[in-house]
Amino acid sequence: MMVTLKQLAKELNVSISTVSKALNNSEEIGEDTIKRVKELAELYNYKPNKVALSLKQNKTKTIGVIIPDILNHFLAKVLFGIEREATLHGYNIITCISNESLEQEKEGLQLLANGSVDGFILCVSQETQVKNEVAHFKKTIAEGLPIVMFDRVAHDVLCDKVIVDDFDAVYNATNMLLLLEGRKNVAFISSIDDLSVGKLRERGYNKAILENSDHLPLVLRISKIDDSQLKIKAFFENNKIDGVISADSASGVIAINTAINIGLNVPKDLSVMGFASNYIANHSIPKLTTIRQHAKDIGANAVQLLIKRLQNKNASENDVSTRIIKTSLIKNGSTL
Amino acid sequence: MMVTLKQLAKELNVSISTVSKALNNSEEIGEDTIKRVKELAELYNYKPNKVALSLKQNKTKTIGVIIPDILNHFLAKVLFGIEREATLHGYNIITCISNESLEQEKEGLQLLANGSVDGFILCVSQETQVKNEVAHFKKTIAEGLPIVMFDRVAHDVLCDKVIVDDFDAVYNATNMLLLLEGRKNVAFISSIDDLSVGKLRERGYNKAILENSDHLPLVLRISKIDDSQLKIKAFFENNKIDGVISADSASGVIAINTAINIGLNVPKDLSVMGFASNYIANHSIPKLTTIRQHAKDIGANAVQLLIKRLQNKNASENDVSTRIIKTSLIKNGSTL
DNA sequence: GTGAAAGCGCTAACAA
DNA sequence: TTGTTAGCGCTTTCAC
Repeated sequence: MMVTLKQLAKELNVSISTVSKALNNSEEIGEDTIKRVKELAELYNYKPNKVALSLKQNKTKTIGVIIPDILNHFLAKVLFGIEREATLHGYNIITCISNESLEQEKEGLQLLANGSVDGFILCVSQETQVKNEVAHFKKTIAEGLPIVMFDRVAHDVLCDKVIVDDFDAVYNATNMLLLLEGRKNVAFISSIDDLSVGKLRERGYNKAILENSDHLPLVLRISKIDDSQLKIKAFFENNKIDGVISADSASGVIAINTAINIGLNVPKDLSVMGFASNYIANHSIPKLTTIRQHAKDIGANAVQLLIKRLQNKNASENDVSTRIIKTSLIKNGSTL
Repeated sequence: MMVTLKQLAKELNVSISTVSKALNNSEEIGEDTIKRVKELAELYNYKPNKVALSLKQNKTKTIGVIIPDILNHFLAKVLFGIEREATLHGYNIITCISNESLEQEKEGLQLLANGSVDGFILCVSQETQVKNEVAHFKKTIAEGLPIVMFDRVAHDVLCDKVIVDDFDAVYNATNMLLLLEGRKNVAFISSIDDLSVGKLRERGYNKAILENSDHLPLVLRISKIDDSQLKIKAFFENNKIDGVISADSASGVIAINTAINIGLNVPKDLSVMGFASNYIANHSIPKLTTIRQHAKDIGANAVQLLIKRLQNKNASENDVSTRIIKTSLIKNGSTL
């Protein structure tokens, strides 16, 4: 179905190597031969077989991407950034979804560490973070396949990383509500308290509260099985709250909608700000004041780090770098 | 870095083919040899090189997936379904994002039609649908790479398809508001009127309105650059509306939030129902009554169709099938 | 300027 | 039971 060098060679009555060289504009080959070869190749829509190339050159120009959850808007956006940057550099991506499961994460690595890819970009799954397992990562790296981790990372693994300034972002956001807006009771809502990033965000909140407020941290944790609307409603009714920082992308808009539903005025009675995309931030009136993570940049940076390492095969495995992508605050109507 | 048969053979003082056969449990090989080989392979963590296998067997067990927009929650969910079903069958997926662009869609096909994949699953990009281009699809199929289209499909291309009962779903939904709830002024809101599915949905709405209402169709079209909150607000203020059908996944919740914002009671004054995921439906109070598309099933079905065709190499290219995945209605608080 | 041959890692038909 | 060989499609060194 696909034309091969062999077929072109036969039809042109030249050798395979001549065709190969001609197509690669080799100095060795005569001008008219080059022309003849190229014309026929064009006619038959010849494309060098990627698999044969990979085998020959011992590299696939393919990146394995392991994502815990593609329905997570942030992760999807990072994936988008990865795909775009990879394409830009002539790389393809093979995607595995770990479903937040350690087992599936291992399988994904295992499955692709057979010559299918040149390296990995991944975000550590929830279960992996909870169990703090890192052996499979180290093994993969030892096999010669570099890994770049983003967002949720395993600190015990020596590899390139791209992370967000989670702690600082929430510390600053909380202080903004406390100091600039003069809020007295700022709460923290999170459905990701078991993730490394969730913990960092909560710590940033705690620090600000301890420093600049006279109440204790006030934290609502929501689990996957909870109805978050109900939980948040009860939380609001049982606590007098005038400010909310949300750690995940759904809780912010749900908090606003819930507040309005029970008759509060946002942002007059209650300020809300939190991590989200602009897409999600649009799902409430007023729109959510948003901590933006620049997901696409995170993806692009991960690709850059990986490709750099792939090209520097002699670079030491111990010389790793961590890039921190700064968040920015998008002021919308849900804060003063 | 990766152990090869050659290295194992050398270390064991047997031939390469003996090792290969032993690892594949060939009858020809002696039991103890098999055991020795397997032990060493285990020790060295031998994995057959995927690229070499692909070259040899002339198939990659890889599916090319071309998606217009991975930030679209529906498409992301289909991708999730594709990935899961593909993994189940021992297939990997290589993903390209077309960004709703004809050019990028072509490039994606082009890029992977070089032996990288055994076939394609794709959703036609917006630009492609607007310009009604199909040559690149036909060319790919002619090259021997089967295509399965889902959701937005090109009717002029002979290939397997997985679609949704868009027309019927909206026809029924509209009738539900008109006949069961007795609504008098049911509007249709869409930000996807240029897509095949958007058109079908609008036609379903129109039919129901013409049959069972005494007003003309009342349609609000929103473009990507519009602020949908403002547009919907103006629409509500300029028309007396007591029912809304939304064609895309964002407009429904935004319509509810907007209605509440201008003092309407949902669902008493206004019923809203529309296409969305349960994730998005949660972003309003009351929650959006939802037309669910079973995105994961769509993905899974696409994979099944493709694999079936790949295994039936002798099957006629002209014998294609179309699977229709029925939507279901999830009743939530935004309707009576 | 062109071609023959080796080799990437693997399988399988055939030989021994 | 084990080994030899050819070949998948390509690049590249070395001969001619």
